[in-house]
Amino acid sequence: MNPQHRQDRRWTRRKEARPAELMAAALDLFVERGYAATRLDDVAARAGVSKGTLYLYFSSKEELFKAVIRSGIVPLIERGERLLEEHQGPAHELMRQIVFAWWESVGNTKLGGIPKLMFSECRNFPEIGKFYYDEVISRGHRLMQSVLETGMKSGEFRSMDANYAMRLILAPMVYLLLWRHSFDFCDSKHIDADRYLEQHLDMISNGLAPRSRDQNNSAPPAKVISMEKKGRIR
Amino acid sequence: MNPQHRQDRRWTRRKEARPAELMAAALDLFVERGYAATRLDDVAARAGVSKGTLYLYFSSKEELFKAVIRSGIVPLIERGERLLEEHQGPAHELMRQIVFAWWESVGNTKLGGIPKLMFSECRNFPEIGKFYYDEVISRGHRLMQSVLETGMKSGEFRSMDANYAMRLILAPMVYLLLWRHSFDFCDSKHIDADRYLEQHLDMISNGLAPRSRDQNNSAPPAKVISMEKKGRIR
DNA sequence: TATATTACTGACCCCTCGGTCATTTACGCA
DNA sequence: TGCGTAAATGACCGAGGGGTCAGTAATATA
Repeated sequence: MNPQHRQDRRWTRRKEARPAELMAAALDLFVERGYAATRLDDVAARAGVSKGTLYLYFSSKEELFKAVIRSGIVPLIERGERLLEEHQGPAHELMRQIVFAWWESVGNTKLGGIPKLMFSECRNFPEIGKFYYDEVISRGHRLMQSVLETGMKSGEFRSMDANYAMRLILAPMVYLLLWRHSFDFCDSKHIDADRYLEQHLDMISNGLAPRSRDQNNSAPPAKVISMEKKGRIR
Repeated sequence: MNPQHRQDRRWTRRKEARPAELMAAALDLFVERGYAATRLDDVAARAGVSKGTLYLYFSSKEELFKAVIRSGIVPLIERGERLLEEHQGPAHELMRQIVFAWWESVGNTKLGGIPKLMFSECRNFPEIGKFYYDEVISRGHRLMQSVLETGMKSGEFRSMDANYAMRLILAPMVYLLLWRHSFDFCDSKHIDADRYLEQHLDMISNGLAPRSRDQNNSAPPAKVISMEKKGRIR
């Protein structure tokens, strides 16, 4: 029972602590190496146990992975959903809030490796892909789409296809994550995430603003449609 | 020599045709399954030869992959670079041209699987990642950044950090590709690529348009923030 | 038709890794 | 202190796959 005693033991029983420790180790390695390339021996070793022990708590690699997602990501989505429910005030504020909260809690932590992992592996492990889509992506999409629809209803944003707009807003965010976990190591100029996100919010604020009475942006209409070939837009 | 004769043979010598056939088979399977999950036995079988033959023409899996990239993607980048050199006229036209040319030649063909593959595997195969970054990505980035800088110099676009703007413009494009090759199969509402790209061009046209009088100006992009508390958007 | 050349084959090597299970050992309890 | 339970181990299995090479058969040449 005393520490000295503990050290003599080859191992100790820690039934309660094991699952969390195994999931933490698994998160690290999944993020670092991807799903397929992660060795369960390594996960177990990092958690300070043997592979056999891992199988006492998780019935397969896939179940271990799902547990990691459930405990790591799903709560964050729920937080976002609560944010939407409780929010009062302009939609752009909520959007800004969500963007940066997402960056702080996902993008800039090791959880940021999960989306990249999912994009990478979901075709080879469709079960897992479906799971992640249902538990995380579809809810994230719904969330952002609701924000947009709120803003459109209030006239704060111009009306447009919310599904496409939602994707165009999320794309650069997720892309930043994917970049960071893939090619960033090749890239001499590292991206400053805050600046990138600010510039993104800036650009979409123009992209979302109502057209005719476009207060502060006094670019002449001719310029606004300048990238169009045939005036689809107005 | 006659067809009947051919059929009796267990195999025929086709030294010239093999490499191209192997690369074509490899492209199919790499795109379908990813780099690590592609079996060289399968590549060989699809090309109608044995694995031993594959190794007559390519010294390793990695060399085979590089050959696929070199023959499939690099020429397209070169075409883009030529487009830039030869272009006369407004930058937004060139941008539009590049976006849709890219979609037709990469996004909407099986080559579209390559970027997704590279994002997925570049951390586990850094050699390949570096190769792709040097041969394709950095050149693509340079290309788009040049378009932006041209437009800024002429006053057609407002001045902003071209490096960040370039990434924000490419992000939704590449993201579309990644989506198509990953979660699209889970998604009930399939995205219409043309519509998506049109909406993207529309949004960035507003995002890039000059503000009141800042053609050449001063304000660092990060400072001009529209979605802040103060709400430029009304 | 006979021979030399070489494109091509496919069995084999060797290592890796998800998953199993008989055995060992920590520890609560009497 | 000793015993029963169950937490933890680690050797093992078998499938899979990159890469090799001795042998085979198609074809060029004479």
